This record gives sequence, structure tokens and C-alpha cells, in this order.
Amino acid sequence: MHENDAGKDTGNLSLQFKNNIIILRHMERQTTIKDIALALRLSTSTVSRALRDAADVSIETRKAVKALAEELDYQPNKLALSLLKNQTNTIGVIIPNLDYVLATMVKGIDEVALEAGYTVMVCQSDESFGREILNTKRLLDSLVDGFIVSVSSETMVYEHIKKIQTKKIPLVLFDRVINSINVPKISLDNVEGARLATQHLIDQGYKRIAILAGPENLGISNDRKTGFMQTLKQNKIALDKNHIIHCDFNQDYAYIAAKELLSMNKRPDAIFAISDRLAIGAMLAIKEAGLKMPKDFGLVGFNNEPITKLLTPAISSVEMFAFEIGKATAKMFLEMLHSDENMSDKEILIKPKLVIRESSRRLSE
Amino acid sequence: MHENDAGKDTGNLSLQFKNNIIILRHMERQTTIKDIALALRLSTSTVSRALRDAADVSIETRKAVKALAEELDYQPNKLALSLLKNQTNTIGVIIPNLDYVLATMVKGIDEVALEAGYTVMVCQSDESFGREILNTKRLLDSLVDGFIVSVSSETMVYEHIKKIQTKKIPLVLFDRVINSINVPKISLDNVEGARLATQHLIDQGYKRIAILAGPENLGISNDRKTGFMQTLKQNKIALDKNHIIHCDFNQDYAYIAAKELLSMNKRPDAIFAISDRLAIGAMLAIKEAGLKMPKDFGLVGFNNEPITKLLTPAISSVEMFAFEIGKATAKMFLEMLHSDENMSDKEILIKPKLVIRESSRRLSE
DNA sequence: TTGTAAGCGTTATCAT
DNA sequence: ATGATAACGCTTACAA
Repeated sequence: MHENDAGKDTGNLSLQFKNNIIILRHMERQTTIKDIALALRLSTSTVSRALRDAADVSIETRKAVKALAEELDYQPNKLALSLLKNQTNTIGVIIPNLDYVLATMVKGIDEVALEAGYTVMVCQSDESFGREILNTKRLLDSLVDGFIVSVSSETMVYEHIKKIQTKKIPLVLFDRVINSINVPKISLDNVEGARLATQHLIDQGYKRIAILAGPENLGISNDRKTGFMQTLKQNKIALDKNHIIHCDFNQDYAYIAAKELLSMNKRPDAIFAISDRLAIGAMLAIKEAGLKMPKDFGLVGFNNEPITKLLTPAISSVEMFAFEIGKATAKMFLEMLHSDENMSDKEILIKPKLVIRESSRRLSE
Repeated sequence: MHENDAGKDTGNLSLQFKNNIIILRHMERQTTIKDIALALRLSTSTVSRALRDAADVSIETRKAVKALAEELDYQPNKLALSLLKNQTNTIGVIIPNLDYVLATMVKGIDEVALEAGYTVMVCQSDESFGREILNTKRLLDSLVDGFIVSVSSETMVYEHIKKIQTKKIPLVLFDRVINSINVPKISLDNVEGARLATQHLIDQGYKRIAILAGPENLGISNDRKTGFMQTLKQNKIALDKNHIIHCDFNQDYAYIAAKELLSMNKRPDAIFAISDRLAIGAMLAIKEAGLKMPKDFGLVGFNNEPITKLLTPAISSVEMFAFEIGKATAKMFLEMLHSDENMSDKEILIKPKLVIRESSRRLSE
């Protein structure tokens, strides 16, 4: 070793002074404020201040600190900061799946959150109640500043959601909201969406309209069913109870359900499916039965997934502006986080739009 | 107030002793070990030990501690633990988008991670190099135990990825891997997938096969192109350079590109599109040109998205087993995390499978 | 069996 | 302008 070397081990760095030039060798650990302080013979508080451009630090000190920080690629430890400030700058997003609609919503949430300096933790429950609870529990242990939640289709008991509320942790519900819980909510006006679809089918002259609804306990499913039933009533059309079918959000089940509908005595001449997946399942059954859309049979879906316009026939569907809902949700969440006003009664309903395509357009108008 | 009440404020709890019964009132903060220690007149270390069933704690103490912890709904602060152990039990997943394939892979990653007690932070770059870098930076500040990364299509410089490596933070690349970086990689055998598709088109008698490739700098795109060219060569088919078209992963661009192909003098009679989105764009152009598939024109896509089998004609596609790739990736990652063996040369190639559908099956065989 | 004290990395308060 | 100290919540030697 060179005789000029004055080896000195200061934590993370092995400093060697040589003709007034400091030679640094990085070691395993991440560089910390302590390392810089030690190397520069300053206190950690001074280093901390210098790094954050506090007023009362001499220019030379600041320069020296910043230079060394740069050189050592110092990055503040977010964990330490979070522990200290009791704030993680992270949002926990709990969703049932990552299908088109929710993935799009997550994109919206992500965009707004990123902009505001927040990181998003996406946890998907895969429509499982148990996994939803597990995810909630894990994130609850001080990992997130708040929650943005859309519940699974299995979820019928809301203790885990209420717990978030009890702990006074900011919570916003979106898409699949829970009416009985008093927090801000953002969702599509599902009743209205169903109304648009149903009225459209009536206007096109379909007489016996059936609905392919989702799981019975799910709010969005019931809202869409409500919109459907209200519209029939308004048009003085009697409702055939057999024409209401509930099934999981799954193309195969929808196919079976639609086959059942088509085999009835008084079989329907149109189906309103409350999701495009269900509509596709129905479409397969309708085609298989040799019925032509829109002449013999009408079909309208929900979500307006890109696939709907590519199918033959292209399927009419209710656009739900998933990306916008995502953005609105994140904005609402951030507002809740930063205002001390009680926002628990805020509720945003996004207006849907019906996109009419071949599967249901049989009048030229 | 009752005369028996002996109000005593111990941090998070307001204890009131009344006939030897302790009445607790929860306050704003989360319960901590300190609160329990204070209430039980123990030291924090004893409480800590009791909670973790350490050997040397008296049974009564343990019982009392656990009872109170239960009552106060004590949850250990993960942040504190992470800071202490320098380990977050969180995996950072950086992906370019949340389309079908990656969403499915994330599902696979998620499933394995959850099982192993890890939480996943999904950050999507939206195919933006800038956002990819930002996401990486944010997660790097001690937030995750390691990274699982698939790069954006814009990414041509890998400093941010190399930085992860330099910091000795576990890193696994998947799907869109980078050959020049020496870490474990899991991806589809894209060359082989392209070979299957191309050979199939040749076998079906198509003579002038074009390829709709992706962005030029993207590895998966080049691998698929390589497989394509190799197969032509093996079959002694001359390659028309004009029949290689690069475009972004976007249906509209593919449509335009395909129109261009179809308007050439020596126009192709089949297209191998390296993603289903591209295939769909091509399909629209092919239909528009009045060409019938598979008779006049052959089309094969890649990814085997569910939509491919629903279209008319149903599109042949290369199945890439996204869910399995996701699971394999997470497993590899966990293995890397827990073994000290150097795994940087591990590379898993998943074997693809060609699913033949109407768009390219014109021989009955 | 229990308590004390140091430490994880940072900042804030109070001295100097 | 800088430093010492306590604190965030937890664990772990070490001491009693």
C-alpha cells in the first residue's frame, strides 16, 4: 500500500486520503447520511440540512455534502422517512381482477398518483374473498397511506373494509362500491347505463328482452338489473321472471345461461348482458341456435371493450369510461388525503354512453 | 365521572381502572408495543418477546400481553420491521403496460408471491422510458427487496436496470428481456414461436409470407423476426425485404402497414403478425381488400389472446403461456432471493405452442 | 424472567 | 452555522 494512504473505515465507506484526495470505495450497504457525516466530519443533522437546502448551512458545507452525496449516489431511505413521518406516499389499490376494465381504471389511478408523487400498490384478489381480506390486512400494517378499493364478487361481508374506516385510514371505493359504507365513492351510473341499453332494445322493436345479470350480491349487477326493470316498467312491458338470469362473470356460464334462455317456450328475442364477457358467451349461443343478429335477435353488452367492435356481428355496448373513473377516483382519494373536511358523503356517478353496433341496430332511422 | 375512576393516560390508550377492571379507550394512533408495555407495566422487550412466543417469558406475562394485544388490535408496524431488518417483503414489478399478456403474467407472479408472503408493487411505465426510470428510482429507495422487470418498447439504454444490479439488489427479467444484462431471465422461446407460425404458413401452401414485426429495438420483436427468417431460409424461400414491416404494437398502425403490404406489386399471400393486436389490424385490412381467409390469404398472430378464437375468421396464434411465465418468474426471483448461489446465468425459455384456427388452415390434412 | 440500551436512517428541537 | 439528542416502532445483545 502506498505510504501516503491513511486507511480509515467509516461505516459504509473505506476512505483513503492521498495527497488531499479522498478515495472512496463503496461497500455493500446503501450510502446513508451517517456515512457522509462521518466522511466529512460533520454531524448527521448538518448533512441532513445541507441536503435539503435548509437556510442555515454554510455554502461550503452544502457544496461538500452535495458533492459527496452525488459521488456516493446517496438516496434517502424512504423507509426511515415513512417511519418518522408516519406516511408512506403509497396508495393501496385492492381490485378483484386485472381484466380490461379494471386494468384501464388502474391505469387512470396510476397516472394521477404518479403525478402527485404517490406510488401505487396493486393487489388483486382474483375475485376471492379470502385473498381480498389477506391483501387488506397486509397493506394495513402501515404500508399505505390509504386505500382505493373495488370489492370481489364473493364479498358479502365488509368487516375488513370497515376496519380500514375504523382506523381512520383514508378510503375511497370505486367501480364496485358498497352503499352501506359511508366513504367517498366513484362509479358508473349503472342504473342509467342499463336504462340506455334496455330502452334502445325496446326502440328497436324487440319485444321479449332478457337480462344476463351477474352475481346476485354484487351492487353493479343489481343496479343494472334495476335500470333494466325500471325501463321495462316505464314502457309498460311486463317482466317475465324467467328472463332474468344471474351468472358469474364468465363467458362459459353465459353461454350456458343463454342456451337455457333460448330453449324456453316463450323465448326472448333480445338479451341485455351486463358485461361484454357475458354478451360474448350469449353471442356464441345465439349464433349456434341459427339466429341472426340483429334481425332475429338483439344483443347489447356492457363495458365497451375493444373486442366488441371487432366481433361479427359487432356488439352494441355501454361505454363506461374506465380510464376516467380511474383518474377521478385517484383525484378524489388525494383530495380526501389532503383536506380535513369530511368527504364521506361525496359520491361521483359517471354518465355512461351507449355505443350502438350491428348486434342490435335493425331500424335504419 | 365515577369516583372510582383513576384516569391515566398511557400513550395511545386512556386507561381507567375501575374495580380492578381496566377500561380501555382507543385513540387515534395505531397500537404499538409501547402502549402494551406501558399498560401492563412491562418493558417493550418483554412484550416483544411475549408476542413472538420467545422461550423465556412467563406464561402469565405472555397471556396478558397477548390478550391485550388482541383487544387493542395490535398489528406490528411493518415499516419499523423493514427498517430494522433491511427487508420489506415486497417485490417491485416494472412492466410496460397492463394488456392481456402482461396482466396475465402479473397474475402468475402475484399468486406465487402472495403464497410466499410477499406483496407485489406493480408499476407500469405505459411504454414510456421516462416513466420506467421514474418507477425504478422510486422503488429503489429501500422500498422493495428486489425487482422483476419487463422493459418498455422505448427502452434502448439500460443504465437504470444496471443500477439495480450494481446495488446488488436481486433482479429478474421476464418476457421482454435484455440479453446484454447478466441476470436470470424467463421468457418465451420467441424464435421457436415464430418458427412454428412460419412453418405452418409454408406448410399450408402460402408462398409469399410477410411479417408484421414490432419496434426495431425490441428483443422479442427481433427474436420473432429471426425465427421467421430462419424458417424461410430452411425452406429455401427467398426473403423479400419489402415484406418485413416494423410498427408499434398498435392495431391502427398494423392496419396501415397491412394495407401497404396489400398494395404492393408482388403482394404477400400471408402475414405473420408478432402480436394478436397487430394481427387484428392486419385482419381488418385483409377483409377490406376483399380477400378471403384462409383461401386467398393466411394470417397468424402471437399471444393467443382469448379474442383470437372469437373473431371471424378465428385467428391462428402462438400460445405463450403467460400465466406460467409469470409463475416461473416469481419462483426464480424467490430462489434468487433466498439462495446465495450466483444465478445470473440462469435462463428459462418457455416452449410455445401454435394454435391453428380458420385464418390459416386451408389444407384439410 | 425481565429490563436496559443500542441500533435501523431520518428529521426536528433545542443547545451551543 | 453546527452539534447533540430524542423520536418514529421494533428487535436483540447484554445485564440484572
